[in-house]
This record gives sequence, C-alpha cells and structure tokens, in this order.
Amino acid sequence: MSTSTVRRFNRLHTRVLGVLDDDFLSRGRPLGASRLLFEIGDGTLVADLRDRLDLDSGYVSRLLRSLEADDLVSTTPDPTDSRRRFVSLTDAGRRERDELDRLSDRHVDDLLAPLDPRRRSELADVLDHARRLLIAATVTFEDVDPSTPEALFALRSYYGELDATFEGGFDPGEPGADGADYVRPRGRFVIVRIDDESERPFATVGGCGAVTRLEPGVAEIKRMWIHPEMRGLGLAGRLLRHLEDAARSDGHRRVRLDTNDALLPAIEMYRTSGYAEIDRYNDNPYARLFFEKAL
Amino acid sequence: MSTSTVRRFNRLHTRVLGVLDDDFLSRGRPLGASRLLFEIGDGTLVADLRDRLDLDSGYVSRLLRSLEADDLVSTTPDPTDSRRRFVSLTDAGRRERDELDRLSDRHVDDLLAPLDPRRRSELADVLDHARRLLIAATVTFEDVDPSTPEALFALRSYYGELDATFEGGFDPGEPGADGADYVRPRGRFVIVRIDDESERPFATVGGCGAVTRLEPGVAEIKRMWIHPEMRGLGLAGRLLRHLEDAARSDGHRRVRLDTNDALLPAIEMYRTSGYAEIDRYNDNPYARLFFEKAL
DNA sequence: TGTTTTCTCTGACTTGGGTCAGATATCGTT
DNA sequence: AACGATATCTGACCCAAGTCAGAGAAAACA
Repeated sequence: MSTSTVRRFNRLHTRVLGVLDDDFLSRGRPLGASRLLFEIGDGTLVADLRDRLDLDSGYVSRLLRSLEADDLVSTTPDPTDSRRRFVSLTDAGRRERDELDRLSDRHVDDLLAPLDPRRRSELADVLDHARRLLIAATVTFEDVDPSTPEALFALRSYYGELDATFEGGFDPGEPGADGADYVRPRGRFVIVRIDDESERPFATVGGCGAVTRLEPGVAEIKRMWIHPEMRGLGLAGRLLRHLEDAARSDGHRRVRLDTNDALLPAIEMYRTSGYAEIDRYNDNPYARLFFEKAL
Repeated sequence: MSTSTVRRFNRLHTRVLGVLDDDFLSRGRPLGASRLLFEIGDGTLVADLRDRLDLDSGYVSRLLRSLEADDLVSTTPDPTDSRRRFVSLTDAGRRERDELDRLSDRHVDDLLAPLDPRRRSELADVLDHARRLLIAATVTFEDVDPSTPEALFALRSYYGELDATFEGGFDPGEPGADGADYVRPRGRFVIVRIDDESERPFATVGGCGAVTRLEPGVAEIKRMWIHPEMRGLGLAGRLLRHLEDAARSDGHRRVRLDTNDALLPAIEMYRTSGYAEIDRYNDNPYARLFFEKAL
C-alpha cells in the first residue's frame, strides 16, 4: 500500500522538482563541477572531497582544474603534508555558488507561487514530516566509544535537556567519568547514526543509548536520548529494542532501567515495551521510577 | 521559509529514493530503454511515444531496435498508415517490465522495512498530501470546447456527484444541450489541467468551470467542479478567480451564480470571495441560493 | 638510507544519452 | 501523375560523466 504511494510520489517528484533542479545547476559548466562548488564550502582537502562524493581521484582532479581555469577555486598544498592539496573557493567562486543557490531558491519559489500561503506552509510541513520519516527509516545503530566526539555531543545534549526539564536542574557529575562503564566487555555505547552526508557535522547523530553490566546476568540501560527533531518517529522504541538485543547478546538475562517521573513519554514506552516497575535498585538521586524486563 | 524546506527535502529524496530508483532500473540495458518498456504499455504508435517522452526520433528508433534485438518489443506497421509503426511488448517484454516493477517495489519495501506500520502509513499519507499539493501548484487553466472528451468527462463527473448529493437526484437534462453557451464569444469552458503525463487518460482533468453571458455586462459562472481527490488544495478558489478574470476580460462588469444549499463549502467560498446573496435570477429548479459580485 | 605507501595528477579510454542531417517510404492533395 | 508533407530509420557526431593505468612527488616506515 504505502509502497505504491511512495513510488507514485517519486515519479511526480522527479518530474516536477528533481529534473529541473539539475537543469539550471549547469550554468555552462558540467553539472558535476557545480556540485563541487557546494561541497567545497569553506575549503577542504581534495581527499575529503573525493571521499564525501565518492568520486574517482582523476575525475575530481579534472573537475577542479576546470573550476580553476574559470577562477572559481584555488588549491594550495596542505602545509602539514604537501602531498595533499587544500581547495577553497575564490571570491568569484563564492559569488557563483551563492548565485546557484539563489537560482535554486527562485526555481522553487516560482513553482510554489500559485499556491496560497496556507498551502505553501502545509506543503513545507508534510515534506518535513516525510523527510524525518525517511531519515528515521535509514538510521543505523552504531557502537562507538563513549569518548568520541559524536558520543560526547549526544551526551551533552542529553544532559542539557535533563537540566532544562528537571526542577532544580541536573548535574551530570564529572562528565565522562562513567565512560568506562560503556566500553566492552562491561557495556556499550550506541549512537543513532543519521545517514545524511549533506548535514555536518553532528547533525549525523540522532540519538544515543548505553548498556552496562549491573550484576551477573543483569544489565542496565542508560542515557537513552533521541534528538528533539527526530521524536515521534518510533526511533526510541527501535533503540530500546536494539539495546535489549545488545544486552542479550552480551549474555544478560534481564535489563533494568531507572527514570524520572517527569519523563512521561519514556515511562509510557517502557510500560508498553514489557517493562515492569520494581523497587529502587540504585541511589541515583534523579531517579524516581525503576523498571525491569526479562529478555 | 517553505522554499528551504522543499530544497532540503529534495536533497534527501534524491539521495535516498531517486538515485537508487534509477540504479536498478538499468538491468544491463541503458536506462532509457527500460523506461520505454513502461511507456509502451499495451502498445503505442512510435510517434506517440516520442511525443510523450519528448525524445529525438532517431534516438527512439535506436532504443526500440535494441529492445527488439533483446526480443522485448515487436513493431508492425500501422495498418491505416504504413508510414507509422506500432510497437508493443512481447511476452518476454511484459515479463521484464513486471520484473522491473517488482524490483522497484521491493526496493521501496526494503527501505521502509525499519519503520513500524504506523509510521509507514504516516509516510504514505504525507507523501500523498505532498503529491497533491505539488500537482495543485502545477495545474493550468485551459479553455476547451465543451464537446471535447475532457470536458465531457468533467461534466459527467460533476453531474454524477450532484445526482448523489441532492435528495431526489439531479437530472442534467439533455447532456451537452447548453454546450453552445460555453463557446466564445458567448462564454467559455475551462478545465483544470493536471500536468501529469504519467497518468492516463482523464486523470489529467482536475476540474472544470464555465462562464456564459446572462445579459449585457453580466456573466454567469456555472459548472464549477473540482475532482474529489484534488479538494482542500485551494483549487476551487483559484478556478473561481480565473473564471472571474475571464468574464472581466470578456467585457463583463458583474458575475452571478446560483447554488444549492447542500453545497456548503461552495457557499462558504462564494461568501469569502466577495459574493453577496441576491434574489433568484433564473428558474433553475436545483438552485436555492443566488449570488452576485462586481468585478 | 632505501623501500613502500599515500596523494594527486595526466592521458587514454568507455559509456550513456543524446542531436542532426539526410535517405527512404508512404500519404494526401492537386 | 506529380509534389509536398509526414513517419521512420541510418550514420555521423557530440558531450558529460566516469574508469583505469600509470607517473611523480612527498611521507612513513624499516
């Protein structure tokens, strides 16, 4: 059912938006070259460019040279390693990129012009909803070390939210002090990775969660957080199941978790996921509710 | 605002759905050839194929020959005009097309697999809403003769709906008897044309409306109908304005219209569009309310 | 120090997706 | 019967996009 609707939408989208979007991006120059202008941004190493766009090294080299001939980019050797080259936009390059941006905007504006403002914002709403659902469909759960920048970004976001939510705030204590708990074999730290190369750098983290060993056969799930923009898409439930699976495959038979009574949606999710309330099992001052589930 | 949201969605869409959709459509054969398989359907004239896809005649010829070499299509001269050629799928061609269809479906299924059923149908809903809004943004209003198949399709749909809505049904009288009223210079018949080549044949008609001369300087707007699938997108308001503009450019100073009290949304629209209720000005037995607006 | 690896670049090549200018056959009209 | 218009096909070309096999320079390593 949803399959045919998606394909139906795709056909229309390619025709109405996709094709044209390419059309005018090629201002005299091959399309690939224009794309590079956007990807270079404030300057990058050529190797990064290649990796991000997954292009052949010879091909990128040629594209860059054609842009250089038009005086849109300039390359210099990387001072720390002069095999590598650093490429950045010239003033003309920046102007050209902004012009492309402007044209792209205008094209969309023209397309939407016949719609009244109410329908325009309706369209924006549904497309944004669709975008978030598509992102949710393509996220991956990835074990990372809790000291990586992504993990720290997620944790800081999580603590910041708790601090804003709890009356009297939230003190995470020594940040990263519990990091060792989330490294195998004692535990895991999982981030919800958004497979979206176009958004940099930490927009690629859509959430996190941790598992740690409490006692033989019993694990604890902690630090579950979903990026505010990614809520309501079923990600929390999938993350919870993923963490349970991780605990199970690490040999645990039961998982516990604690939470604060202010976190109502979380509590609701634990209940519908098969968690039963139990007595306090730790001295976490922020926890009011305690749950357990047999795996 | 909505502009950047649309572009943001486009980037994701191309990456997640668009690109891949092309990828596997090329099963060993150039992509254009695969597309032809779909477009040929139950057989067409080569000329139609060219027109619909807007391709060079030599190019289509070459593509067809390559498909013929793979025994996927067969061409025969059109019996009524042997300059033209009629192309149709062979059994193998039909199988191949169905296989492509299946692969395409499966690709979407795989992509959506991580989403729970509720979110899958949510995605279908928002994409369908987006599709209808995009169609609404790209429709055109087109003067046609009221005897063309499109016009008749629209009128029949309109009458059918009235018949189902009114207590005691609706009798349009001699169908097409009033056709002459909607031909210039006495009047116009306008259809809302959906710019969607992929949908055949009358899905391209999204609504209709007519203007006719009542008395010097006064026109009447009649037969306003929007396809049920295209309602709630602001099309009725745009069509009304278009018909008013047409009446104005035909030299009229005022427009009148009648309606039935069962058509509440229409009545509401007339009121908010500046129409004031007036006395009965005709003997239409189905009309209960009468409106007028100065142009 | 010499050897291997890494990074970029160059030149040669391929493929897909076209365009364009006739050639050929048929049709419609005078 | 002749002439122009129409439909298709063929061959010659074009360009964007990308692959591949080295070459040369610098860095890393043993």
